[in-house]
Amino acid sequence: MKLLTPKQLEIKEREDRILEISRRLILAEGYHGLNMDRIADEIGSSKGTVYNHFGCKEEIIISLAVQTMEKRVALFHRAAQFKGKSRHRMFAVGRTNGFFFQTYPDYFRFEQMLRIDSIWEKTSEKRRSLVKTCEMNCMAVVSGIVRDAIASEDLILPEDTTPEDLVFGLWSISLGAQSIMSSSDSLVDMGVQDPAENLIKHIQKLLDSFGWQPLSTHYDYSKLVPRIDQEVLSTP
Amino acid sequence: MKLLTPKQLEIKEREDRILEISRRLILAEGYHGLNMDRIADEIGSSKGTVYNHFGCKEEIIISLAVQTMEKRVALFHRAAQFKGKSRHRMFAVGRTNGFFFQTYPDYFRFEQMLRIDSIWEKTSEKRRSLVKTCEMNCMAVVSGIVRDAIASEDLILPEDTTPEDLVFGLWSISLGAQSIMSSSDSLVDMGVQDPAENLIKHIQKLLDSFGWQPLSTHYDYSKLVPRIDQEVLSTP
DNA sequence: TGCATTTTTTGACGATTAGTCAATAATTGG
DNA sequence: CCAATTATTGACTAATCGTCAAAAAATGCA
Repeated sequence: MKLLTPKQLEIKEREDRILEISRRLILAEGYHGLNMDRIADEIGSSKGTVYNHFGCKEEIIISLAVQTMEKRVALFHRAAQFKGKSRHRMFAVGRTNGFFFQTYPDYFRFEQMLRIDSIWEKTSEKRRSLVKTCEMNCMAVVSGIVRDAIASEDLILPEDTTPEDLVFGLWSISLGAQSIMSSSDSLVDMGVQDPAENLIKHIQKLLDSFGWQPLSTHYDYSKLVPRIDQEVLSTP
Repeated sequence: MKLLTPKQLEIKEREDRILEISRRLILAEGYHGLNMDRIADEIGSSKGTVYNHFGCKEEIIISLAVQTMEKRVALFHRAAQFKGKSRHRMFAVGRTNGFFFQTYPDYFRFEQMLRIDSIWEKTSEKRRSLVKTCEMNCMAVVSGIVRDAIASEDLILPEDTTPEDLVFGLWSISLGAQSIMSSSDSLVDMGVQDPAENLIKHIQKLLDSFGWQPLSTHYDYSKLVPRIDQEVLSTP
């Protein structure tokens, strides 16, 4: 642990400030609201200084996405330590994911933006590796629960399926559902009444079909929600 | 059916040409490659003329997305008419979706871009309604198969689940998986070996868990693939 | 056909904004 | 205290979106 000179501290604090302001601008006015001149104004420095911190707009976006992802990974970590059977812990992760999406729906936008090629391509290798680290940590936490389930014989995976394969399925359905929810305003007109509740049901169905004990048909997982909210999600 | 004057025909053809050029530009250089001046150059008209066709860049993107969606809906329609049991037909839709993604991975980008708020918000209500129509047609085709399954007693849905709810789950997992596949290059490092194959397996698991007959454990759906490719996907 | 009206096209123009860079200022280390 | 390094500045370039009044073309009617 190395001490920071006043100057280094100033620079670090300014970087945080740039990110805060950028988050606010994007949340208020979307991608096009992110304006380098305006950021410079708001931090009381010149544009060149902003560019000292971030080589381009996209570097700011990827940094915001990483902040978001780190927050999520931290929450997942807590959820994975929920006391109970393996499937209860997985349910806690699912609940955490849903909570995160509903509480900070806007954060989702950063990750969404990052998936646009022309944004991704402008980011530096260094920051991309941070994204990769987050993704791998996230995968490790969740697939760890799957491994625990296998170890405790709550779950027997088919030969051709790895724990990561299963997590990929959960990741897919969650990401897809959230993506549709946040961008399609015609769901209700289509006859999908409660997509968030629906997502939970589908995840449960999927886990049931792998035979992960206790099955949702034998245990009422919804009753775990208050305890999860209390132990994992409150005062994070 | 009204005949077009030569002038009207010229305008219509030019609009198609603008879309063709825009598609090429975006596929080659992403969102930022879409350049109104360049489009004007390439169609041999002035920029003002391009703006007569499309009020802003985003109107072009949404139009390209609609073209893509219409193509997909048409293919889904053919898949839904595949001869066989209801679940075979649903499998044909899944296969079609995978084929579409793998054959035209770039098309996916238009739909992805459309989900970015700052793009969506600049589009006109008129074009948005075209998107909605596509989505609703798509939903109608696929949920129609679910209804047929129920009618033929291949499937019994739980009380609290509508056919659209089930389709929402399939839509979610497909969209999510494709989104991850097209934007995360670390899947293999994470231990997910064959995500496309994985997606198919998860969809089958999900349908199995609803008890949709014949279950994938009792019937080898992969043997349908050649016939689907022949009857649905060849020479579209 | 000729002419008035409507529609379409044009491209110069204004406005915004990303990103650069040489000069200047501040900091650091000896 | 000074030389070397590092950080800041803001004017400048370049790209490009979108506008609009004038010009050109098309239309339709007497």
